[in-house]
This record gives sequence, C-alpha cells and structure tokens, in this order.
Amino acid sequence: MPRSAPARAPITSPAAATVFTTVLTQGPVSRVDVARRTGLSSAAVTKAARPFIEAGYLEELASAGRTAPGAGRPASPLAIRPDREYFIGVKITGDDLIGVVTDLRAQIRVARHHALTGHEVPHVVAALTDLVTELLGSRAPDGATNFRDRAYCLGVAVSGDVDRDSGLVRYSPFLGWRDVPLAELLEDATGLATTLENDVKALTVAEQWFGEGVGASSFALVTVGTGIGSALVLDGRLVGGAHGVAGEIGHVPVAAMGPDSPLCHCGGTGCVEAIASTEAIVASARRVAADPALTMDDAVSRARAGDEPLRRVFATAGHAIGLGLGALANLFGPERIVVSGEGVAAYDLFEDQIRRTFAEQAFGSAVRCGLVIRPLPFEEWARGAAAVAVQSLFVSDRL
Amino acid sequence: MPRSAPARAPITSPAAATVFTTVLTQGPVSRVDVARRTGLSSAAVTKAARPFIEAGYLEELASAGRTAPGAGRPASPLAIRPDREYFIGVKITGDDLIGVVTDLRAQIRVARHHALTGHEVPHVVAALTDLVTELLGSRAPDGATNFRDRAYCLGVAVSGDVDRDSGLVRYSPFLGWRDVPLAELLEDATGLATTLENDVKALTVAEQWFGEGVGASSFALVTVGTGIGSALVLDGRLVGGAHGVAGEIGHVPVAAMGPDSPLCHCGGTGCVEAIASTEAIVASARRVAADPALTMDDAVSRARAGDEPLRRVFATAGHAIGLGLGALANLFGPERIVVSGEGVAAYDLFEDQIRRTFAEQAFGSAVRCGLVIRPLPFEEWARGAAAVAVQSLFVSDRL
DNA sequence: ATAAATTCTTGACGAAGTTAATTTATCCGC
DNA sequence: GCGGATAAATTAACTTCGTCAAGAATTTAT
Repeated sequence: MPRSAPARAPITSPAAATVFTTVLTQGPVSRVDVARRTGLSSAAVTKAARPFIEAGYLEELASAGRTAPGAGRPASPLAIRPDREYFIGVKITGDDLIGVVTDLRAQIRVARHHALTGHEVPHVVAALTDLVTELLGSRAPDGATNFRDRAYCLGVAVSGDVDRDSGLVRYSPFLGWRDVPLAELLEDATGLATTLENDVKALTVAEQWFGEGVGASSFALVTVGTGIGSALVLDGRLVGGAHGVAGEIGHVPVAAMGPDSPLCHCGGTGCVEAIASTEAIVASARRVAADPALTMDDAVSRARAGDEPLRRVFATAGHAIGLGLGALANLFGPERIVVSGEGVAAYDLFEDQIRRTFAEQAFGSAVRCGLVIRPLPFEEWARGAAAVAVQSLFVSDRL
Repeated sequence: MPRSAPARAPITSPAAATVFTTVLTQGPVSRVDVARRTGLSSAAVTKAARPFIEAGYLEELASAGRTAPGAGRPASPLAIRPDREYFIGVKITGDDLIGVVTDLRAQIRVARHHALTGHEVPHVVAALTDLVTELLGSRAPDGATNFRDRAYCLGVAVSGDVDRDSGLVRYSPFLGWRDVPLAELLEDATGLATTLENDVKALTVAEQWFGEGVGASSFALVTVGTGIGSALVLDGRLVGGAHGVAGEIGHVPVAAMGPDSPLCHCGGTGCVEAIASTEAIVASARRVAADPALTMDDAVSRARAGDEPLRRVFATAGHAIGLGLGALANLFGPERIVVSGEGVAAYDLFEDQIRRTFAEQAFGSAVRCGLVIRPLPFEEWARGAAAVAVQSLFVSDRL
C-alpha cells in the first residue's frame, strides 16, 4: 500500500471556509469571536474548526494574553499554523521571473530571480519549471522544513488580459502571447495545482487578505510605474469587468478637454498614464531640462536638489494620479485606497501632490477614504501570486 | 374571527426568492429553464414555485407558443401575475411629489403630481400621505381592481445621501434635511411597509430588474440633467460606497489639468457637472451668444438651426460626459451603460459626441460595453421608487 | 464553598436542496 | 390510432449543513 499523501486543508463546507479564512486573516481569534464576526453559531465554529486542528492547519493557543478581565471560562484562541503548507508564487515580466516560497500567511520565506532569455511559450514554461524546482529544493534562512513535502499550489502572475477561471493568458503585450493555456501547461510540467491571475489583481488579493484590505469591505489598490493600473475589491470580491477590463485607472481621461491634451498609446487622450507613467515623466523631464539623454535617476536627484521645472514635472504627475484617485473614489466609494509603485525612489516628490489633489476632488464623504501611499518591493509581485495560490484553496475549480 | 389578511408572497427560502425573481424579471420561463438559469435542481424549482402559484403570484401558461419542436412533454411556462399586488412609488423633489401605482412588474398604472408647498418634515409627510391615499383610492384607466386591497409597500426616492437600510435621509440639499427617519415616519402615517432609497439608485434598480439591466451581471445608469449622477450594479448588487458616496460621475474630474479649468460647486475643478449640467450649459451658451438672458430652450433651438458656437457648447458637454463614461467603463468594465436624462429635448445635440468620445477613451475590450442613450420621462423616477418597493419583498428587514 | 459569567462541546433537530426514480404529456413513425 | 421516443414535471427518500438548547469546563466574585 502506497504511503498516503498528507491530508490537505479540509475545506468541505461554506462554514469551514469562513472559519478558516477568518482565522487566517484576522489573526488568533476565539471561537466565540469567529462566530460573532461571521454570523455563524458558535456550535458551527467548533465543528468546522476541529478538522483543521486535526489536519494541523489550526492550533489552539493557551490564552496567554488575558484579554477578558471578567469572569468566565477563558478563551482559547484559534491560530493559523503558517508552516503547515507552503505556496509558490511566480511573477513573469518581459525580462525575468521572480519566484517566492511563502507560508500560509503569504509571508515570503525564500525569493529567487531568474533572467528570462526568450518569450516562446515552451521556453518560459521550462524556465518557470526550473525556478519552481529550485525554490522547492531550497531551504529557508531559518532552516525550516523542506518545502517540497508541503507545497501543492503554484500561483502565477502576468500583466495583461488573464482569465483566472480558465487559466488562460488571453493577451500579454510584454510576452507577445495570445490565448496561451498557461495554467494547464504549468500544471503538467510542475505537478502543482496552478492558478493564474493578472498581476495587479494578484497584488490586490495579497492586500485584501494579508495587508491593508483586511477588515475593509471595499478597497482599491493602485500601482504606479511603467504602467498605471489598479484593481478593486467590493464586498470581498475582486471586480472582474464584464469584458475582462476593470481597474484601468491608467486610462481614465483626466486631461482630455484642453487643446494640448497628451496622447496615450491606448489611442485615447489625456490618460493618467500619458502623464504619470515612468516613461511620460522622463519624456517631460527631458523636455523641460532640454536634455534628451536625461534619465529618471537624474531627474529625481535634480528635482530633490530643488530644480523647479523638474519639480513641477513630478507635481504634474502627482496631480494626474490624484485626479485618477478622485475619479475612483467618487465612482466607487472604497473604504481605503493603497497606492504602491516601483518608482519608490521618487515618492517624496509625488506624495504631497497626490494627497492634495485627492482631497480637493473627493466628493462629500469620499474624502474619508483612507489613502495609503507606500513603496512596492520587487518580490511583492511574486508574493501576490502566492496569495492567489493560497486563495485557490477555497475556490479552486477551473472552469 | 377577523377576516385574515390576504396571503403575501411566500418568500421563505433563497430558492424561493431566486425562482420568483427569475420569473419576475425574465418573463415566462419553464421550470426546467429556471433550473438551468439559476443552477438549482428542477425539483427545487417545482417545490419553490408551488406556493407562489397557490398564492396567486405566479401562474402556469398553457404553452401556446410552441418553442420546442421536438418530442417530449411540452413545457408549461411559469409567468408572473402582475396584478396580484400593487406598489406605490413616490419621488420627492424640491418642488413637487410625483407618485405612481405600479404592478409587480413595475409597470405604471396611475400617476399623480402634487406641488410641494413647504419643506418642513411634518408637512412633507402629510403631503405624501395625502398623495398615497389619493393613489390608493384611484382607479386605473383600464378599470382594474381597487388598488387599496392589494398594496402593502411604499417606495420613496429622494436625491442626496440616503441610507436605505435604516430608512434615514442623512442629507438632502434640496429639502434642507439632515438625519430624518423618513421611512419610519411614513410607515406610521400610511401603514405601508416603506423603503427609502436614493433617487438615482432607485432608477437603477428599476433598470436592473425591468429594463436594460436584465440579464447583465453588471451595468451602470447615468442621469444627466440639473445634476449628473450614476449608480452601478456589480454582480447583481448595487454599489453603495463605504461612506455612502458612490456613482458620483458628475464629480469625476475630466478637465482639471489645464490652467482654465472650470470650478464646481463641490469645491473641485473640472468636474463633469461643471461642464455638462443644465446650468453649466446655459452659462456657456450665454457667454458664447453674448446674451445673458438666453434660456436652455433658446440655446437648443439655435443650435439645431445651425448656430456653430452654440453647437460647440453642446458638443463640449457631450465630450465631458463621454469622458466620464470612459472613466466609468475603464474602472469597472460594466456590460452596459444606460444614459438617461431630463434634458430629453437636447439629446440629438449630445448623443453623437458622447458616443464618439466614449469610443475613443474606452480601453481595450471596454469598447464592447453597450451604450444606451435615451430620454427619461418624468414618472420614471417614481417608478424607480416603486421598483425599490418591489425589491423590498426580498430583502425587507430594516436594520 | 457557592454563585455568576463566559467559552466551548454535544447531540437532537430542522430546513433546504439533491438525486433518482416515476409520472405526465406530447410528437413521430408506422 | 397505437407504441415508442423524448422531454417536463413531480415525488419521495436521502444528504448536508447549520442551528438550538442543554450541559460541561473553567475562570472570577462574593
């Protein structure tokens, strides 16, 4: 008789999923508390929690921190055992693969970069499989258990038009792909259950479950860099768009009324991206500095040094972003917006203007929308992919 | 023993609600078809449908129109009996009350206008109660049964910040109200179960169930007139906004980058409403015509007659609206957008430009978003209120 | 100690929907 | 006009999920 595979997370009913996600995302919580937060009866929580404890996914904490000063039986909070299962997340860009191993809480344990030397599908699949093998064979700095025995799920993030349900890359401009069944190919190559998602949406999932989005019924994540994108979560659900398009804040027209509106790749005019993308900023900076070889780094340091025309370039970009956020907040009314981006270096030049413009444009109580602005480390994209893999435990059926 | 009240719609389980709404919104459907569309088993449909038939809400049609040409037992489609229950809808504006009686399908049977002579809460409640009494006592042109015996629900639509769940008017600029528990007051005064909703959201509900929104998982409704507003339905749910603000397309900044951006009441700059509201159009028209007494009607007729500067005023407004729609479509990717408005008279001057701008600005497959542009009859607002009342059959518990 | 409070557990119960077999009603070929 | 094919509708047994209510466990307060 062959050795049986280790038990997987026993998600057998809606209640089981609810209880597990609550403990996963809201830290240690007593059963009664889970019941209160979810609306389930406490009996249901007890029943749903047991299999998770038996399978090693949850544990009972000896309620050390005594939160309840009154009488009564003390609570024994449920806590996740993050090392019970590991997840692989890979972000594919045009130039490289970034891979991570995370635990159940999507905390990164190991990270690896590989250069991507070609864009043909079989080549990418092979390179990604190599990366996965390397990640599975690696050991965490803390010398944790071998990942291989406890990793079953792979999450992959790609920019462009991606259909999570079918595991299809519909269109990826960076890779030059159309309708590639990537999830299936990777599943065959790696043996791992594979979930594919758009990169910004993946990042948003990570935020929703393990970041600023925890506890917010609705929020938006905006990424600023080469492109400007966003994704929205409403009522705990990622907004998909009827035709696959959603969250294209980069193509919200904020400057399309004047006679000298900038043109955008997308064919539109006055898009946020035509003003505030890295490329657009560099172009503007070169123009005002009358230096066609100026780089982003040059522009940043000269602006920091007080170069007024260059400072205005960044302020204009910040203004455009703030207007985009205003449009988002007025239309959608999220509880919170997280603005994150590669161009970490230049945040000090943006942030003020973004906040000021947003405050001016937010209508009525939309100003109460929390605005978090912060850098975006590179592995974060891969972490997003891993978070999607974690989430796939709950809704895994490919269509 | 007192005569028992007539049985109400027997909505006792999720399946019952699903079946009933399916038949209500998708016209006559056979049980198998309902099962296919909803994912329920056909046994469940049979069970859920029976009580509705017994209570007179649904009936079985003798499958006259033979849709299935093959063999087999012919389907006996389920159809709604629209006259089984009537609903009252009232829209409150600053100047008048518009009230309607509708059937279950939210078809208007009778409509009445009353002038509103004051804005004090008791006065409005009394006037509205009078209107309701008059509506209930009226008879439809076709001499239908007395409404009074079969009307139990009242829907009320008000512009401004309205909390449907608590039945509270948080803030109404036109009435000068703050935190008025209108639903409760009207329930006491009329004896009808009362649901309160923001006017644009109410209109959207009507559209979602009985108009263009049927069958679309997501869509938006935009109203153009004195103000410019919108509401979104995503996954069948009306987007509320974490802080009560959502759908404020009128305050999406589409012209806030240039030096001569128009100012808006809201404190922002370059809002759609600052360019395309009735007021803004009249102001622009007066400027270009150098005639401070010009009216909207004058402007429309002169533009129609070929006055180029005035035509450009309307085109500019249409452009601004198109940009707002572009922002909406790029952020949410709805399946359809309905643009509707009071300024019916001027549609021919807008429509082209709206469509052209939208087509330019919609990103990728967002262009596939259907755009319906059409006038908005006055009673439509009250019909929206009635539609909310119909919907309250399903989710009626006040918080 | 005894009582009160609070968490957690247990087993019976009930609601809701599914599966699978059955009945009903029509069309089709002969 | 009759038997068979075919599909819709119904029925009854069963499964699943979660609630309810009672009680066990474990603490503080009197």
